[in-house]
Amino acid sequence: MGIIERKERQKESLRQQILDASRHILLADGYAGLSMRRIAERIEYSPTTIYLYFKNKEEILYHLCVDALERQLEVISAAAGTGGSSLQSLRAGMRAYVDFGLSEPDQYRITYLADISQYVSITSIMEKGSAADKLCDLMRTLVKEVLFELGSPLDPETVFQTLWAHIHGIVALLIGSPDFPWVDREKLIDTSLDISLRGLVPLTGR
Amino acid sequence: MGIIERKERQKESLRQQILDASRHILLADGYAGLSMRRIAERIEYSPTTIYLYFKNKEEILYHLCVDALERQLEVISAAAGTGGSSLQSLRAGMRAYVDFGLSEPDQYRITYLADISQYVSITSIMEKGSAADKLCDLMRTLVKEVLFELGSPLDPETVFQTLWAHIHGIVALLIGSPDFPWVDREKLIDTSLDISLRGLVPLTGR
DNA sequence: CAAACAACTTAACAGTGTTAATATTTTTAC
DNA sequence: GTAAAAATATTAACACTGTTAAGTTGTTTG
Repeated sequence: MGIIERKERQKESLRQQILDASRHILLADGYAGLSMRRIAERIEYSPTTIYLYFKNKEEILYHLCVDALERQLEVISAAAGTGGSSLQSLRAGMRAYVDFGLSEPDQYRITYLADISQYVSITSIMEKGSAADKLCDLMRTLVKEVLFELGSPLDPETVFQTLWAHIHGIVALLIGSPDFPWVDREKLIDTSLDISLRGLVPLTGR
Repeated sequence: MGIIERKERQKESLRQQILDASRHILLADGYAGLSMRRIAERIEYSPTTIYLYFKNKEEILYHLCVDALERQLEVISAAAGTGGSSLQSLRAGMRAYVDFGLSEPDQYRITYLADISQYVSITSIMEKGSAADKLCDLMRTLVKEVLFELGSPLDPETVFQTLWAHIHGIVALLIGSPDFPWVDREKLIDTSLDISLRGLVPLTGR
């Protein structure tokens, strides 16, 4: 029965084409330029055809997010795994997070900033075994190791969420207000990581 | 010539009504519910009348931002001015920033997160003497004092922007992903401020 | 009193996401 | 092989969106 498999492949192919077209438009014209009709135009199908492959626009955005999170997981775990102390690993991971966000601002927008999170439940993005879940676990592990080595009494989960918020803040602010008179970007990111990580060292300890 | 003054007042009044209606809709139905037609409906005028008072929707959003920034400046400077050390003042100010953002999430969205910043130039919001400008200066001053007392060699502007990013990150993340399994909100905010501010203390110093 | 001006509305344009109904093609069953 | 069934794709339409052009009032001015 190779025929129905070919059909399956063709169906999957068009599905993939839709996602590719969406990604392309997002990259080329930003989130504002991403409409169902423009996607349809690009894949050379009628707009309503898309609805045979995706429930609605949000489901497309959802898959773009999942896709981006998978790439982000790769980049970050690669960065965190380049030897060195656990603190160096954590720092490298955080740095990779920021770089990834700044390299694809519109993608970062729909993943972490857009209203989508109000419709597409975050629980489906965060489901066990997903890239997002693994990403959180990776960060949690790194944080746990660092806190252990420092002999810190801080709660790892709280620290993880705090550090996440801090690097998210850097990305979100730089993306959201590109015209603000920021200090040198490199210096800002470095200082932010310095402060966040130095803040983990207990005052009594040193 | 009291007549033309009355006219002037009436015109200004309708202008204010439009802003009030917008603010009300924003608070009641969120950013997604804020449309020109809904504003018009609320003030009981035709939608196009609004364009006689504001250039476009973005100009309305701009004024909402300015308005919010003025309130934010008040709240934060009040919090920062409640005695104590400069570090306590800075912390109180940062805490007030977070609380303000969380208390009006949709307002915070359009001020710091929405795409508006791409159309309404940030330079007009940040112009000399504006609330936003004063807000930055207030934070800068607080940071400068703290760094001086700590004998820190860090650049005040860089530290200011870093701390801003950190508290922005907390607000943006909590607002953007309310369904994420956050630790206790109070604990998260406290820990974040702890880490950010502790990170200012030079390692050699203590 | 006529002309100018101001305030406001109706109608329309070009978009948006989405649904219902319809057409076309392909697969299945007799 | 042909008829019914199913899958695939399209056209037309709905209810929105921000915004503009044209037209309608009412008021002020020369």
